[in-house]
Amino acid sequence: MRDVAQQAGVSLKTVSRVINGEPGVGAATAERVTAAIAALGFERNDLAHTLRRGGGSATLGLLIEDVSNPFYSSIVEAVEDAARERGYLLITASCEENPELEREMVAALRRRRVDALLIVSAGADHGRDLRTTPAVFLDRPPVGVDADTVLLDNAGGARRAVEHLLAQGHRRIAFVSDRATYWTARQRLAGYEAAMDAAGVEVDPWLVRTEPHRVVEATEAVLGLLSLPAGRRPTAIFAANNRHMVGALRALRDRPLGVAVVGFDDLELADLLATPATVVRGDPYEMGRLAAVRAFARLDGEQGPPVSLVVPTDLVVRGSGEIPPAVL
Amino acid sequence: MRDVAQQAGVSLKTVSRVINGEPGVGAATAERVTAAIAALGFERNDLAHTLRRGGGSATLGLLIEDVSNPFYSSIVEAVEDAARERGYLLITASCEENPELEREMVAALRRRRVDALLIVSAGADHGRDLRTTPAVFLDRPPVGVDADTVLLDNAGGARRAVEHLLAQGHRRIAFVSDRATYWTARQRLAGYEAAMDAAGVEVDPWLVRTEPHRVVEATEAVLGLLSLPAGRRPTAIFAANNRHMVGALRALRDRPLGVAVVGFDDLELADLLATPATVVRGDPYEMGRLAAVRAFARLDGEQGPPVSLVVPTDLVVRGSGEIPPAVL
DNA sequence: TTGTAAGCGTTATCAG
DNA sequence: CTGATAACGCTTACAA
Repeated sequence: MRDVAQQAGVSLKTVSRVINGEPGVGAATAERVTAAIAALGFERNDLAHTLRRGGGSATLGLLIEDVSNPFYSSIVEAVEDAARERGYLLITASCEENPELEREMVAALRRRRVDALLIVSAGADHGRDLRTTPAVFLDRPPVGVDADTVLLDNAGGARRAVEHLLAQGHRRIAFVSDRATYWTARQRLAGYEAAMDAAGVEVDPWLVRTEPHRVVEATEAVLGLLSLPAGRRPTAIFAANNRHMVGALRALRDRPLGVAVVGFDDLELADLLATPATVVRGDPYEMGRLAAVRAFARLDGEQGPPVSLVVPTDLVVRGSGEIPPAVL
Repeated sequence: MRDVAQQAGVSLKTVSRVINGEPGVGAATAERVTAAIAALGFERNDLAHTLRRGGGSATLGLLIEDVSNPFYSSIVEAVEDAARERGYLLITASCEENPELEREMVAALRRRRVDALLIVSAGADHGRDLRTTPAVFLDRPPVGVDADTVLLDNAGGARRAVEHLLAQGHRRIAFVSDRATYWTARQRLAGYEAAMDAAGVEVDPWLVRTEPHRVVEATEAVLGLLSLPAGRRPTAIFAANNRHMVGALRALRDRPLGVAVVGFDDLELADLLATPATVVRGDPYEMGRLAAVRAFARLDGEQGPPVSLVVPTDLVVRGSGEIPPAVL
């Protein structure tokens, strides 16, 4: 910048004014400065800019579980779009359900003075972090603090899915999900239990599988369910997220027993599958969009108490969930 | 930091030393400083750190087409993993094949002084940018400059795919891809032509569809091909990327004429599809990994001439590409 | 309309 | 081992 000033024969401040489009610069002077900037290929150092100006670095921090999961990449897409619209950049980091990594990443983002954090939390406590940086929690509520939150209607969606299976006469309905340490898994289990309860169907604890996390583990769990003796075998399965649904579909492909499945979260090519997948789904793009809207509202100075938003889910009937109970 | 110094009764520089683990601080002093840092919840301002220290902000910039495309999200995942390993953060931006947006984003990243750029370029010229920031080009070569590059074996992969169809007796093989303004589309078309040529099969220009970009457009194009009169209709289709493959599969689902399809790029649930998808695929995670390795090599001071890496492709036979030509 | 001086939060230099 | 001082590249406040 000093070079530009010298080349244009003006002071630093004048260059600064031109760069930031501030008024009070003669047309001829501005011209000379612009020319010098172009000639020298000068680009303002945003780090210095932010440091001096205080406040915003025009950057958002987004913490998710895993970019390669379409559910999260849709969230990333939404936040990116919103950020671009406001001239913000986005730092994304995947924490793979590791609270310690999550804390480290939040620290790194805060040291870089991101303006706001959007967090799909693996459960780390961010109480102290939020005192200086506004944050919006996505998909799971924060622990230990109160903050803006955008969640799915997990229990409602799960209930809807199970009701759909019950309505077709299924009684032995299995539940396959992550460990109950996951908040969403707990919520969806609650929805499953509520639906079973309301229908007066007793839950067989053998049919509740809350261990698998990865796809292969889900496949194994479902294969286990399918090899139960006829009377104890489920006639339908509710897979509580996209990984478990994929796992279940793989198991059913290898052992086609005419078992119905409904998943939670949509699948990329659900309509092209051998048995098109019936799912209950929320809209992850919408979640990301709403979270960004919240973040910007806070950055624009909104002061009120934490806001909780719940994104609805809907049932998409495609075939896999409409298989009638087999006569055992 | 001043507060910390005061609270610990030392000078700024001593605090700085403790924070950065520099030697030359008495154990007792260090203890006091550490305590003060914890008590005040102090976090170093990395912006100021970078400004003063010069050089790295420990941040990488990654420009891709679209995060929600699994091909790109795998690249993001790989770069994220590599970045984390070195303590770097990653700013990702999707440019949707818009060269102007790409230029803007590069400028924004450079102003923030990212240490290196990884670019899936829509064709913008980055000649000037690269004079100060090392860059690695992914999936497509740079225009107007020479730089480190990680590409897929596009022509080879396409050729392999078409040879696979030819080997089964197909002669009327359609080619469906993006416009030829896309470098990858051109390369894959070249591979298609080479395979046809080598087999002595003349290419029917009616069967070469290089307009569709989005999935629906690909579906329409393929439906168009399928409604050609029997003698002119293709008996096989080569879909030159994942979007076109999905489009083709949708068209074939709606009009099941026993036409073979091979795609370029793998699909998420290829094995679970009604007709499991035969594809030629490169490994996008590996591409991202290699690009990150290149970037860090440059950051570590490697000086040599630009390096070009080519990631191989392999054919995955699953069913959709093994349908014999229908007797017309 | 333009310029000067001070300072954002940190680190490098060099003296104590 | 420790600290004063200048400087990183920029902007604000206040002159001129």
